[in-house]
Amino acid sequence: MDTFVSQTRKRNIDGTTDEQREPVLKKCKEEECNQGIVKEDVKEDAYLTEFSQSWQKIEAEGLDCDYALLFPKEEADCLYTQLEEEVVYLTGDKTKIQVFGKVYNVPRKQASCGDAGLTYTYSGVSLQASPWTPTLEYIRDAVTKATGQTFNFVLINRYKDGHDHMGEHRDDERELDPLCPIASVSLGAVRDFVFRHRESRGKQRRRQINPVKLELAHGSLLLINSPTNTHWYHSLPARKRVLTPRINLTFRRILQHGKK
DNA sequence: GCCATTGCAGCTAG
DNA sequence: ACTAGCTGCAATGG
Repeated sequence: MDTFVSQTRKRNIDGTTDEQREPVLKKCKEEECNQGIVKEDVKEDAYLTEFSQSWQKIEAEGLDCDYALLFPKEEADCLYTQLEEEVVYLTGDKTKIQVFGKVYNVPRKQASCGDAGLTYTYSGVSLQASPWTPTLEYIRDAVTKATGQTFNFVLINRYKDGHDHMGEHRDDERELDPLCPIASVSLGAVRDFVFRHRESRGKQRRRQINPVKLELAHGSLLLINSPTNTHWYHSLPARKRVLTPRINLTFRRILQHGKK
C-alpha cells in the first residue's frame, strides 16, 4: 500500500545527498550521464549499494513520482538478457497504428503479459495478455516488495535504438485502476523521459508549465502515482545517438470489469 | 455532437 | 549535415 511506500521513502530519502539525486534529473553533467559505462567497479558498487536503498521524490503541480534503482547493474544485465530470450513481441496487424486516418508502424516493439483473460486496449488495438514468464514474475514481485503495490498486467515496450520512441500520451484511464500507480522498470540503454502538463501543450496552451525531464537508468524503477496521469502527458523522445536497445516494463492494475 | 487521440511531416534553431 | 523541439494534421471511436 501507499503506507509502505511512504515509510520506505521517509527512511531513505532523508539521507539522500544532492550527489545521489544529481544523475537522475536532466540537469546532470555529461560525465554523470555516461557513468554506467565508464566507472570503476569499486566506485560503481559503492554507488549502487547506496542508491538502491533510496527513493527520489519527483514532484510538480499535479505530478507525483518516485524513482529508485531497483536492480544493481549485474542483476539488471541478467534480467535484460533473459527478457531478450523470453519475450515474444507482437507481429502483423498489431504492429500498426491508425492516427488521423493514416496507418503507421508502431515505432517500437510491444508485448503484454498478465493474469489469465485480461485484455488492454491501446489506441484501438486490443492486446490479449500472454501468461507471465518466469523473469517477468520475478521482476513483478521485486516491484511489489519495493512498493507494496500488486499488479495484474505488464506492457512491454522494446526500443531497439534511439530511433525507436513513443509519442506524447497519457495511459488509458478507462480500464486502469486510477488509484494504483504505474510502475515503470527500465533495462538496457539509458533514455530521456519527458512529462508535459496537459495545459501547456498544443496551439491554445492555457498555461506555461515547464516540462519535467528525467533519465531512466538501467535497472531503475519509476513509480507514476495518482493523479500524475490525469494532468501530465509523457513521452520517450527519439535520441539518435543511442545505438543500443532499451526494454521498458510498465506494470499496471487493470480493472476486471473494464468498459468497452 | 464533442472531445481526445498518436505519429509524422515540415519547419526552426542551434 | 544533423539533431532536437515544436506545431498542425482534419479521421475515427467512445
